[in-house]
Amino acid sequence: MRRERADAARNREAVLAAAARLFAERGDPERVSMDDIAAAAGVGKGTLFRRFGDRTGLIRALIEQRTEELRTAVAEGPPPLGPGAPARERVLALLDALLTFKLDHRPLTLALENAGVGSPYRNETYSVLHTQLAALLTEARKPLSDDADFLAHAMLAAVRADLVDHLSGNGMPEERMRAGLAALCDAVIEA
Amino acid sequence: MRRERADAARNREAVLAAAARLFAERGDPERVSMDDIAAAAGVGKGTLFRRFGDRTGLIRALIEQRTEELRTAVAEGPPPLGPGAPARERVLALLDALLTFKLDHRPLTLALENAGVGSPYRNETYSVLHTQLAALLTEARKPLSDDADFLAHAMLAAVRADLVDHLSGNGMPEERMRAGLAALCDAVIEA
DNA sequence: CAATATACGGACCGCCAGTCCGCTTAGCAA
DNA sequence: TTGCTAAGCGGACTGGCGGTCCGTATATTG
Repeated sequence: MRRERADAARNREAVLAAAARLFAERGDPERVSMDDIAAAAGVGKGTLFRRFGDRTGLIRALIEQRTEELRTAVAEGPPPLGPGAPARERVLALLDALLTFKLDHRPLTLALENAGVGSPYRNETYSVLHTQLAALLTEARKPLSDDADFLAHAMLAAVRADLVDHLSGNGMPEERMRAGLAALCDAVIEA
Repeated sequence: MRRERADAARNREAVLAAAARLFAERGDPERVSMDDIAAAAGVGKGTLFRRFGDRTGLIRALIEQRTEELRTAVAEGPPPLGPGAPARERVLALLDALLTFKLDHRPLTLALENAGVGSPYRNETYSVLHTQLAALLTEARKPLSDDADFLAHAMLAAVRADLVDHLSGNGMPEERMRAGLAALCDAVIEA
């Protein structure tokens, strides 16, 4: 397996950057076509599809790229998000970070989770986060931890991009969401 | 406003039935085109669009139709789902009924929640259920009930069709989901 | 039975994801 | 530097989709 050619690498970055920009600019991911992305990246359509396979592949690549920072912050960053803090604090920190991320990049995360990518659950980032969260829950609430797996899914579902978007759009202020999320964490960990 | 013409009513039912059947038959909602539905219903494409406006409208109509039974069971059926039982039992009953519904009609509910309908939150059924659930939560946990609104959203998110589908597909048995859901209810209501 | 508002249906349109293939070029070896 | 070739490039092209349009048919009413 040869090294990636320089022009290929350049184009790859250009495409990802253009896609992120377009998704962010127009609110609705459905209004961003592959042609748009190719044009904005200054690249031919063939190139784009050669790199990413299809629309889903491109969006998945975007997910990985955009969440890498978050993922490493959780895995090896400073507390309370990273290792070191007590589990229950890390749980809240993790969910809060996710909420912040989705609030800060609403249109983009909407695209990443929904844009006809089939299941939003079929990507590496989700399963990594879920595994971490489930482990933290098990640590934080020693008894009853058979349910940690499901509960972790449920808690992640509480910060899904479309839900956050819906709440935002209907006027729920950010602090209400944070408070609700904190209440959820407390509740789940107390039990 | 005149009464609906007989042929129109007949076609309306035929289209809804055909759509439900097709969504259920093929697993993936994206593999059901409007032409398919029109053909299966024995109806012209124009008729279909005249009735429902667009794809989203058709799917919304399907949602309302298919969840009516559930909605009335909650609003005026026998306990524990309907009025009469203590709030905490009704909360669990409601979520459990939703889970059952989505397990029993996986492909259809997947289509209803996801099939490019924009937000799954923009439909009457969701907001009715959310309102009910939030009220029940407020009743069941008198203090801290500022968060009832958000918590109700979170709990409904825990039984979203694509999550249930993902868990099912990855081998989580039904009882594990029910147990997890029960744990979630307990946790939220205890707090 | 006549009049007409309403509904019907399928040809048609523009758009989009994805393919194909002849052309270009980066990278390497001599 | 030069020549070779695997890799990459791009945009015309295709099939199929959601949605529209409008001439035709029919349910309903008086």
